[in-house]
Amino acid sequence: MISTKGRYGLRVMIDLAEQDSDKYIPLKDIAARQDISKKYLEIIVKELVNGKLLTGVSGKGGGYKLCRDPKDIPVGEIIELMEGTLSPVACLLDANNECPRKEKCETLPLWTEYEQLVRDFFYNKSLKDICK
Amino acid sequence: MISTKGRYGLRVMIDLAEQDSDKYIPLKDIAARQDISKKYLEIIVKELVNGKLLTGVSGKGGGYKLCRDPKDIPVGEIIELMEGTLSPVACLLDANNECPRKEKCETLPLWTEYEQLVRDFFYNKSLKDICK
DNA sequence: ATAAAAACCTATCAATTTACAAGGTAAATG
DNA sequence: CATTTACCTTGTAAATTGATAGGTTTTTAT
Repeated sequence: MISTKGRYGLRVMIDLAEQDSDKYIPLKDIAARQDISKKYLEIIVKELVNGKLLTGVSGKGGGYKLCRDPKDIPVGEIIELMEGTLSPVACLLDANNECPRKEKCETLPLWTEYEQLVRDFFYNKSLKDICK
Repeated sequence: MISTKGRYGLRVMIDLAEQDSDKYIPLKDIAARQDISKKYLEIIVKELVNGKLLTGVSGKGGGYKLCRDPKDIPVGEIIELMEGTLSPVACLLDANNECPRKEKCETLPLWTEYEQLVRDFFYNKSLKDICK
């Protein structure tokens, strides 16, 4: 299951993609439009900023805006950033998670193929593609 | 991420598919081969029994065996049973989870398409396909 | 200048899920 | 009838999820 972080994060990105791309949009407005707690969105937006998808400016007239054009932002990048990974199992994450059963594991090929499927699906869609 | 329940459940099914299909296989043996705590497997196996994928008989000479031929068991059925659902978001689950944003939601089509992708992937593979 | 508006920061928390462990009861067989 | 097995109930420590509370800093508009 995709967590609220992933779902809300995506909705924030869509919301911003549909606003005037020059302006900085206050989080209050996004929260109101999307009907999500502003406080909770602060956490989410922070991660989007860390992930170089958004920039924010403080002070009156401030807010957030996209770092790139929606057509250059793969949906997969958003989901992966918010969910932490797109990998279905820890064994696929990196070399740290060396599994001793790796060589003989009969499920590993399935997870590998599955990860590729998911990755292709989300990375072959841009933010612009899912906006109307 | 697929939980251990899903991963272990699948491994139990594969293990059984590779044993003599006439015999009942004691859980102790499966646990030893798969190197998973027998106690934890009890929980998992119970759900596989409830889901009509396995049958168990008590007593000496007892154990578990598959209800169907591996070629007639879609991997998706195993994963979905163990994980509770293959749906990526609650909104897609059933009519109970009526989301008020449903009509205007811009992410719903993405989740719908994603669910179908995942469902096709796992249901078009049988247990036999992933055994060697 | 200063007040307002906004991002940004730190901490806390209840509920749920995850991944088990302990210990017992019931059933079937050899 | 003893052994072996499934099956059942309960507990539980740790992590994750989905937030809330309250304050600080930054910037701009008046």
